[in-house]
Amino acid sequence: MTVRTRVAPSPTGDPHVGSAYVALFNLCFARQHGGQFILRIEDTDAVRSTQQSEQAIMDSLRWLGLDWDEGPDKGGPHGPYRQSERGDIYRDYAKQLIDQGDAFYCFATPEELDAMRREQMAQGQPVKYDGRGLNLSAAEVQAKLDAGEPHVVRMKVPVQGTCVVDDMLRGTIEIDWQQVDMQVLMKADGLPTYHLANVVDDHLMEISHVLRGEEWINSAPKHQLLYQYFGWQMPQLCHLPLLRNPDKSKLSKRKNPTSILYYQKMGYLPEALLNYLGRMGWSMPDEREKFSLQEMVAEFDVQRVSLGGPIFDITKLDWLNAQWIRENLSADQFLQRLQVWGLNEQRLAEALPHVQQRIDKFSDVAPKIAFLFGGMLDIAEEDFAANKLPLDQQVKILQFSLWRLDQLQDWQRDVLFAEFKNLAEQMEIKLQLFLAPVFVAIAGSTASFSINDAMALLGPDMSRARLRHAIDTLGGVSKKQTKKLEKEFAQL
RNA sequence: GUCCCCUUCGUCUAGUGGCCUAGGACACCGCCCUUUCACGGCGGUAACAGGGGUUCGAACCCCCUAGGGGACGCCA
Repeated sequence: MTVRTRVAPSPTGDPHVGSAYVALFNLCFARQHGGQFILRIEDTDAVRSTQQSEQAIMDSLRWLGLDWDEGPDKGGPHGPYRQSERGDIYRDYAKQLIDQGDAFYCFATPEELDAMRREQMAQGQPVKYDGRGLNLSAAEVQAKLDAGEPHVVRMKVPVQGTCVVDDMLRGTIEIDWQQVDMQVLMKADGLPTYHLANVVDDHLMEISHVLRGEEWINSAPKHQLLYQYFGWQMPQLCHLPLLRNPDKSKLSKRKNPTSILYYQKMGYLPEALLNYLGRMGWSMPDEREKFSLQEMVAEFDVQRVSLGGPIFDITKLDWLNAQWIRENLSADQFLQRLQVWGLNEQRLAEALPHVQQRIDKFSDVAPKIAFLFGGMLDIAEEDFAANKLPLDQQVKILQFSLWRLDQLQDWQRDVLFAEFKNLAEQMEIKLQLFLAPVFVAIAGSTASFSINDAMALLGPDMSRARLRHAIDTLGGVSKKQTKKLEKEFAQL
């Protein structure tokens, strides 16, 4: 048995807890059956997949203790795709489908398709490609190809009937072929889409089981069809429930800290975080709450996965982490783990240059840099009230800053400064006034050293979490307000 | 809008037709321990979304409704 998990690095490089969640279940399932657990990192998208973002996700999984096996092709986390010339093998497989008559060239422009979808949506029709590319004669297609017109390759889909997909947990799922789109397999840039790469890789890597997020259910018919076209055996599928925000929507960075790095920085033990993830949608047969990865593997039974989407609510994580700290660490280990976490000379050395000019005596140091080692700050509305701008404007500043920073890929002191300066100018607020609420949010007070340095030291996840915490402290932003602010933000 | 998935305390869950006047854990509240705060111990509040069937019997099986979520990209 060979089980794989695919993880997509995020464009900002934050390794997502959802990836670890799925990886954990794949690993447990594979190990429980004495099989191999393969990690496959997505790399068909150059924006998402940089060397750093791939490294970040691998490091995070290793930190959690989720180790993977080399694939049958020794492809490691990248599989056949990375080994080939970029896209080469996929081009061949796509060509095979075209020759078989199971796929075709499509020359429609994105704008053209956009208009088509809008119309379908307006008419209450299923939104999907209407097959216009199939109307071209072989000669017309050849002429366009010869002329070098940009094109994609799409798979054909049965016009009628029902596709039946098997799911290890949900039994059979029926989806009308009418609902299934003629998915693009090869993009205009010559790279394969996830769907093609996914099927080809899994086949070449001899994958027998795939546990993935529920979000993929609707794509299963396409994948199954591709396996049929190729005449390959399809792996068993299992769709896991999605981790949720407290408002029940799919766990997202905008509403929650989702980066594993954040939980690391907050000072959770990897054992505890993994334990907590293992309690999401799953339970031990004896209902024990605290267990190690080994224990989970020993008792794992995929049938014990419950299908309701669990809310990622850290209150219980806090309790679990406390249990691990109290029960599993000796005094020595406690000290050692704390140093590894961040109470060490290196972190001190990073922080001290910023306070040396601002203190009178050594006893002033700890209070000045304490915020760099803390989690969520103990701030209240009064802390913002001292600033000159009205509170609603301060909330706006914080929200806009947060949105701006969400996009940021390069978390550097100077980049941060440039972003703030730019945003302040666009909002037509003097930088000093503009930064006041940010200071309170990040450092707990306006009396602190450079906010850009502080944020660089804290890192993106903690900084974002604190901005969000500050917004909540000021009463939060309602859905209505959010819409209004989003509009305003877009116009900047 | 179209389709798919899901629905047990506030949260994570046990439960696969009788063991369920629904069990555990977190959180919350109370009491005990204690020079304080924690820890720990004991106790309490709190849930089968609603309606129809099937059955001697339904949290569990079927249907409908409602609610939630997801998918509908030349993203993954």
